[in-house]
Amino acid sequence: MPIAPSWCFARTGMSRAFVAGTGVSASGRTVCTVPELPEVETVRRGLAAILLGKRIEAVTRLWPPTFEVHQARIDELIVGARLDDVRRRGKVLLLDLDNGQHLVVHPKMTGQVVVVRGGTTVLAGGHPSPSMLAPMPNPTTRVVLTLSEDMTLFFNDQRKFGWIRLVDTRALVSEEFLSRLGPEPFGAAFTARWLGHQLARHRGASVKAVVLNQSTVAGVGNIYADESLHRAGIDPRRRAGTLTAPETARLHRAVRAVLRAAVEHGGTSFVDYGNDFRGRTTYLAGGRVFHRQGRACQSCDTPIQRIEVAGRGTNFCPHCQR
DNA sequence: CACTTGACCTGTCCGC
DNA sequence: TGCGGACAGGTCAAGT
Repeated sequence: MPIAPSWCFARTGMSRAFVAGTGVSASGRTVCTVPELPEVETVRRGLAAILLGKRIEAVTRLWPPTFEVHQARIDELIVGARLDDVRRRGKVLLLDLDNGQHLVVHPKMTGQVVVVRGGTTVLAGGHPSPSMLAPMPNPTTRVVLTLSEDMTLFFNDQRKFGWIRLVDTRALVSEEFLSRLGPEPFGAAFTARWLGHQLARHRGASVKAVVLNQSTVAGVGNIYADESLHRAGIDPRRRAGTLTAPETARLHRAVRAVLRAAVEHGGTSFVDYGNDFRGRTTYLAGGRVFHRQGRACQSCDTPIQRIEVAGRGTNFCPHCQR
């Protein structure tokens, strides 16, 4: 897919409640979510609001494998550069530098970004675990960007799955990871027809596996895949090739609606320490099936079931989803 | 080729 | 209380 400004989509008027983050779920248990598109988009907006124009004064790798770039290259290509833009593609962040270089940041499952200014945390987002509240750096901190104006960006990642890459503009489109991503869910390229093609191409796989496939649509992870399939009324175990055209259209609409609503409420997986931060992140899991195993489906009262589909924990309503 | 499974990690939770 | 094992999930390599 081409790199385009449409990565930064506009706000919408959707208001259906859906909150993703760490916190107390409907079942009363504390849960942590993984950064999917809405969480990364929320971080992107936060970073864009405070980082543009700042210069990178130093890069410290506390866990070098996360950002495997030689120090000489860092000194040559990163130190001294200015942050011109913050974009998103699927679940990854792109920090555009003024010298034609780009930092590509993939938080994977436990990555988080924390920005501190003058000793005060001004932004924290991504995987909303308590480590984002601990003093920086902490044992989960992998990479530190020292910025101008007394700001510091910390990339924390408890499980070390996340990565940061350095790519120049010319190589961005062919970058190993980015080049394999499918269309953005809110872009014009993601149509019901496109989804139908992908379902047909992987007709033997479960529909959930196809939705999770980043080449189908970029940014959908396990939680939003389950939410989308519930909204569309489709059983996640269905073979992709068995979906009818109306079902495909429903699924297409559901993916967009669920992600849009989640972005609208993305502020909850994101901590703005500047205002009424009281020592804990926000949190409520407002999904229809997410973490609701055994609880009544909000549409039909049937208990939500948890099974394994496509190698992932899968929550669905056996009555609503056929 | 199409699709599934396991590996990568580590904190948390559960049962013994 | 302590300990071992299962579990969580994004992505890719390896396996079927």
